[in-house]
Amino acid sequence: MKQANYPFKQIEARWQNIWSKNNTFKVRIVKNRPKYYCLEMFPYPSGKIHMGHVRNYTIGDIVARFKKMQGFNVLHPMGFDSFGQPAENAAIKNKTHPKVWTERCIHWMRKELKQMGFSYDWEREISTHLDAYYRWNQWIFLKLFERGLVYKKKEDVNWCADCQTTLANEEVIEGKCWRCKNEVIQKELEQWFIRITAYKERLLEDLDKLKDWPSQVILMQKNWLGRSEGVEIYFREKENGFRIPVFTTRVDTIFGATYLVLAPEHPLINQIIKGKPQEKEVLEFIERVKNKPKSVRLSEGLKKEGVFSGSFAINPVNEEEIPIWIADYVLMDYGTGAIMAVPAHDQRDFLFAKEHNLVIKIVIQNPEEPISDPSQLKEAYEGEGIQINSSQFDGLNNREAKEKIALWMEEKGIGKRTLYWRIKDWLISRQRYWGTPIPIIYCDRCGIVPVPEKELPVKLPFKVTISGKGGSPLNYVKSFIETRCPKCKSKACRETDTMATFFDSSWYFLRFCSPHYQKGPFNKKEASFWMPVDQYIGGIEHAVLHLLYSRFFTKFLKDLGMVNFEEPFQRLLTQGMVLKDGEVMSKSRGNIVDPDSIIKKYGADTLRLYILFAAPPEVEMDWSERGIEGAFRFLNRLYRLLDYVEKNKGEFNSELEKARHRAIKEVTEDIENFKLNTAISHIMELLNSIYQHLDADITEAVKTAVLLVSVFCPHIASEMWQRLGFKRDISKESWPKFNPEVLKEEKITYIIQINGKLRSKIEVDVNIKEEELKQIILSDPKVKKWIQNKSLQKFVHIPQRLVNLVI
RNA sequence: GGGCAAGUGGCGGAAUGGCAUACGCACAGGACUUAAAAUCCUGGGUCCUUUACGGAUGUGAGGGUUCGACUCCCUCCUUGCCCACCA
Repeated sequence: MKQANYPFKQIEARWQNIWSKNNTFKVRIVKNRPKYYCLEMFPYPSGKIHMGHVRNYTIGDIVARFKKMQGFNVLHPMGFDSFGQPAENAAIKNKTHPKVWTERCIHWMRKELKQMGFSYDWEREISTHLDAYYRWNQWIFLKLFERGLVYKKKEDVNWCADCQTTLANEEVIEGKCWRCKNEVIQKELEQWFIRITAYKERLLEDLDKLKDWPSQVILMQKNWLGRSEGVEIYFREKENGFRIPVFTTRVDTIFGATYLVLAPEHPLINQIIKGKPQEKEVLEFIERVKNKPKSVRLSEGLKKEGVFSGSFAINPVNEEEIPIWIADYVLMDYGTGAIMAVPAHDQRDFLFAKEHNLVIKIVIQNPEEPISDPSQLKEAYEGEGIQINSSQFDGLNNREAKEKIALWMEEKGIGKRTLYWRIKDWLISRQRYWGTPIPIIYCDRCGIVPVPEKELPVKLPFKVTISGKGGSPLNYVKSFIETRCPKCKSKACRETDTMATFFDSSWYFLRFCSPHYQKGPFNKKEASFWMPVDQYIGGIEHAVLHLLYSRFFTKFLKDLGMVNFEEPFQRLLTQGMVLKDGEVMSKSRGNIVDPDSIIKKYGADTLRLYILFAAPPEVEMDWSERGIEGAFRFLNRLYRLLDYVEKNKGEFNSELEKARHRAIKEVTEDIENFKLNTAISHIMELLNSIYQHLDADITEAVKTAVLLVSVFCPHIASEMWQRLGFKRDISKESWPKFNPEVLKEEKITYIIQINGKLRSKIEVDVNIKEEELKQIILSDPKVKKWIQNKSLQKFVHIPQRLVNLVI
């Protein structure tokens, strides 16, 4: 087996060397050519690339190389998202410094990426942990601050005790920390927030412009923004007349409200329970609920806990007296923290009412099965229907009633149409060391003072003790904290929290346009040339987090006059995960396939080819050792053609020429549509065809195959290209074009169906007339046999394709 | 609970409403070889039929639209993913 394999090791090393020496992939702008910015999500430098990276970056590399050969000016950069907690954790564990650890990781990762043969312009590499980069984080922060878009407030925030830091809402998944899966608790802290909510409308509206984004991502962002239209209704507490606003999207059910529910954290509770016999019970309940972790609250499902407050409220539409309850299924941080409960038409309210024996009142009649006795209800009816028990609105369709009731309530001043959003402001301060220092100074006299622009960067000090405990490590660095107030020059101290790393990655795609620019975060001219990113590629896990923040930053920078577009990423591809035996590859499962070992065994070209061939880019793929052998075999088969070309003395063969043009056509179209797996299969077909015609002149076909393969497997293609006698680097050649004339057939095979079933095939002239065709078909022995004495009822003719006889 | 996606040979997967299973893997047979490996070629959904020829059947299940459905519509089942006490 050994002697038959092509020498991938030498070939790959040799070409990587040449590319690096010649700076082959440096961006060199050719005038009058269109631009194309191809970007893959830059990695966190963990030290080793994994199969997810390989897949992500290979897809991007195909696109970048393809566009370059098609004559575009292509920007295809790479860098490292190098701030973040893992560096700190690793530092504690290995008794090293985060900077040392991170830079070592970057070194290894860069090496591995180069081994894959990706066509990055390495002169444009960026790392976010360098002050040349993060000073512009600080600059953008100051701009946000100037415009009132960043502020500090004391609030209950998400806190991960394991990571010893706060978390943004986007980083809390099912009540747990997205990184360490530890239980997230609420802690009252003074923290920095970015007013992303000021952009919520634009973030929502512009989603419609993103025609080339996966609909799933659009939907996830829509859900996250969570715009909901409804009515705020003002209930009154009976004894003291406290106003209790509730928010509902179902104002049509207002006449069916039979109790009110307040969130346990609701500020009015203390006042309405004062002196009531229930006071003690309520306080105990609240205490108990508070200590219950959110994930436990969620896992209890629909079983709702709650207590009666002892007070009553007046429903403003009919002056009905209804009890006020307190229950943990109502959340303080959504809507008004209070709801009107309509058990007949809301399933959660229904279950709660059944459990606590509360009144149920039907106000919308289900047209399918009208029930008027609430005790007959088995579940809440949440569908559409006709209003009943709703005073002057009886008889209306509930959809109509919704409008009318809202208007009527507004007239009477007992309610107001309102919009509620789910998205909250973005908490960005972290009590960790390895991040961008927040450029703020606290002065006893002047209060919160931003660091003046000309004093940037506020450098992250190197000397620090990281214990993982006791809050921000910078708190203990005296030389960092102690400073002077920029305004009054008296002694002052610096903010010791650092920025969440999602801040860093929210604008890095702009930095790549002018990575060494020193007068601003990016050169406006360069950015307006390259941006927006034409093709962005990355994992679906960033559907909300990174992609939402980046969209927000872009809109903010547009308002600053820094960029001239609203959306950063024109086209988005979310690639599927790489699995092993149907499971995610992970350390804990011990099923990780290391790209490095595959490169050693088969070479990077084989790995690139296989990872694209095994499945379409956007779906998950299962890793298979057998599959990779197949890809390796293909490359050997390709390489072997060199021998045949040298000996080649055959003549032109039109079949092979046709196969060649067909391959160009199919591969080009498939790459354009991201059908990379079938693009490869068409190259395989061309190869099969070449092997069928080894005695003919195969030179042109082999050249074409090498050109087509070059975007997938650049090393072997470069080597073969050179051995075929070409001096120029294959990546600088033009993408081959096909001639439609060659693909035109003179004869065509018609499919003959009888009653929709395939019965025969005939070969006829392309330009055959329908009458003639019909004659030929009807005299076909197989067709005759089927028709026999039955009569022909219909003759369906699809030109150039098929005929269906209905008998 | 809501939403989205998907379900096709032994496996990964392919098919603008028009030859279902391209391409690859695995398998079987042949050529080459002393032999094996490698390589090249050939074969194949399933069932019936002695083989060929041929026929029936076949894309999760059931129905519909159509001359014709993997593809479009309806109902259901299964799996995966995302969101979620969101009022």
